[in-house]
Amino acid sequence: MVSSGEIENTPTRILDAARRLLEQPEASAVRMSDIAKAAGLSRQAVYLHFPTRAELLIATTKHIDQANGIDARLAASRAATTGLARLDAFIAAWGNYIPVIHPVAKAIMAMRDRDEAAAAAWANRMQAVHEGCVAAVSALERDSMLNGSFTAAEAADLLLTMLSVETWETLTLGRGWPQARYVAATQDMARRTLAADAPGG
Amino acid sequence: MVSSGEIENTPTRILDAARRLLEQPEASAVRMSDIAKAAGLSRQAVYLHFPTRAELLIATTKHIDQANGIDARLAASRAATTGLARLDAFIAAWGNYIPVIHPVAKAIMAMRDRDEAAAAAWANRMQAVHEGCVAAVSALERDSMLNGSFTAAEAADLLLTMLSVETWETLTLGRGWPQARYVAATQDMARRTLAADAPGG
DNA sequence: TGTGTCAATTTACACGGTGTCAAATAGGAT
DNA sequence: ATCCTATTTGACACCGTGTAAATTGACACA
Repeated sequence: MVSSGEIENTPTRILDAARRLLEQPEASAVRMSDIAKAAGLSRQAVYLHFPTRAELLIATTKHIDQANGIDARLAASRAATTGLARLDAFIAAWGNYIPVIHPVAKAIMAMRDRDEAAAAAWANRMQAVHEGCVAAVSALERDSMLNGSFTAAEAADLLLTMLSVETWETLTLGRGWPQARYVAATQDMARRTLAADAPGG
Repeated sequence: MVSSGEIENTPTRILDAARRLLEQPEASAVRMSDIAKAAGLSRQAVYLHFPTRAELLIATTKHIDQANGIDARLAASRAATTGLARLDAFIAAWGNYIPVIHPVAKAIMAMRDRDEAAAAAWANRMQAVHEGCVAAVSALERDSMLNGSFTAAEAADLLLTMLSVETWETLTLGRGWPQARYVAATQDMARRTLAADAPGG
């Protein structure tokens, strides 16, 4: 199909260029022409591979997911034996992945209002995180460690907000928290909020 | 300057039209021409009073603030005697105000990436909320009720994320929580996370 | 030596939304 | 009458997305 000595095929080159550009500040303002230039292509050639900006961004997240094996990371967090350990592991797994996808996430979130596809893609992604939250809370519940103030569904929802990209943004980028502190504090907050008795850290 | 029997001057009429339109779903997609039409003016007449869309939206938030006396509401929350009562009052005051400004807030947040003025205006607004968080945490600290896992600064930052518009959006619009439940749960979570010992509610 | 195919290129344009500008108009106030 | 101000109409520049058509270059197959 292609010549033997190639480094990367064009779609991959485009995705890498997009990822690289989005890592910079002002990420969400990246235009199709910027990506094309960075990939060494004409703007129209990019449209040849990705019909819309939304689809290109979505493909970029999947590209990053794959490169980082996020599915495996999240799956591993399910292996923890106790509910509390599992809560910590899930928070660490997702919390440490946020900085990786954040640039693209921000660009997609910025499109949500105008673009139906972008909104759906992001909702779908958050749905996956929510399922992780539900699973973590279930593990707590199985250990009879769930705080009685909240239903399991409420607990999962609260955990979801603690793990939202916006919360991460506020604490790390906005208020200058180191990533490690963000993770530790979120684990602490989640235990205190969701678990029946709440050992600190 | 103007005739005596007037109902509203034009800028106010524009702001009211903007507020009304933004209350609808798809708020952030409201165009200048939509606002003009709703105010009974030409699009250009709107630009006569508000030079850019960003400034119009910012003026709209101030308009809403004034109509709802948010400053007074937040000030009142400072009157509580104990730190815990003050925390609850602050959360209730701001938490119950979020649904009121949410439509405009969403539109401004959607502009942040492209518009410097919008970003600055929103940052400024969040700065005010953060100051409220700091004040609430200080009151806790004065009562020696602050949880030792977090510094006062960290506690204020965490409270800020609990009170973020995005968190409110996720819980109420996203996960279907009633407003009252959102406020109560946030109070509960804040007490558990920030206070030394944590009575439920 | 062609011929077909495929990726990519250039050039051009439609569309939608913001913001600018100039000339015309309407209604008081003096 | 005239002046002033607000507003209107209509046109236009700019920017970014997405579409379309004609062209080039390379490689494969016969």
